[in-house]
Amino acid sequence: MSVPLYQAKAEMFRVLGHPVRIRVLELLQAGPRPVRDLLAEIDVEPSNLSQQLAVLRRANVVISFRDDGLVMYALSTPAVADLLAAGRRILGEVLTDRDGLLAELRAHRPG
Amino acid sequence: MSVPLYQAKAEMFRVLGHPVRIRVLELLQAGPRPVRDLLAEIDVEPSNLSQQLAVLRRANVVISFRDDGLVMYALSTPAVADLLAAGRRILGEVLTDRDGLLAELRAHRPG
DNA sequence: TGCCGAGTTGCGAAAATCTTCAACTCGAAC
DNA sequence: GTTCGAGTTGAAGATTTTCGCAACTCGGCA
Repeated sequence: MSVPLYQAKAEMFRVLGHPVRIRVLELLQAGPRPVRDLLAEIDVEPSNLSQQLAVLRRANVVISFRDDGLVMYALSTPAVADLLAAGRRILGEVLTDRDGLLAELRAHRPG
Repeated sequence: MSVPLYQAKAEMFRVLGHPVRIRVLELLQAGPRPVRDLLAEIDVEPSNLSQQLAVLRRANVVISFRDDGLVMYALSTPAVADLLAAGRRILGEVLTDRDGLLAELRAHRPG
């Protein structure tokens, strides 16, 4: 691999780091959906949604195919849903803890 | 919450979307570390590292404290390690699959 | 062939992010 | 109090991302 692993990983996360892209992925967790549906639920201009979808496609996070005249999108792998779940969990912990960890860590030092 | 949930989630991922920040977090998975160590392993200027650490701090992804004259950093919660692990797994799947999913999805449609 | 709806792409301006340099703060030792 | 090492912060320039508009492509149908 010509790209360092940590850089590829950073890129993966960066791709998820956008509100519209997150919403798309969350909607796709329930299964494949046509662009039309995404557009109806996300409140963004068609061209903008298309650009965000392109970002997700280039990163191989989603795939697209045509079905019955509509362009459909789907998660490229269920692991994407796992990542979203992990993000959701962290968000919960991070928003509640905020302190108490610091004191605990201080206490643990071998001094 | 004044900030929509999907936006907070996007922000969480965006924070991880930087090579230096990813490397920091991976190093911190093994336990708290002084800035000095991070600096030795990451090949970035001190001020730059400090800025990236500040980003992680503001997002409550890491915490910092002083120990024996050195500033230490640590993951704010073990869940951060889970998120990194999920990212690692996706990266593997995404880099290998790339196709085969499309055909499968086509076959599943109810037509 | 020509048209229409569904999506996509190119482009330019605005906004956010990244990186470096210099200046600054803080704690420890003298 | 002064000095030194460790780390942080502020600011400016360069790079990247974002977003809306307009133009374009593609498939289906008259």
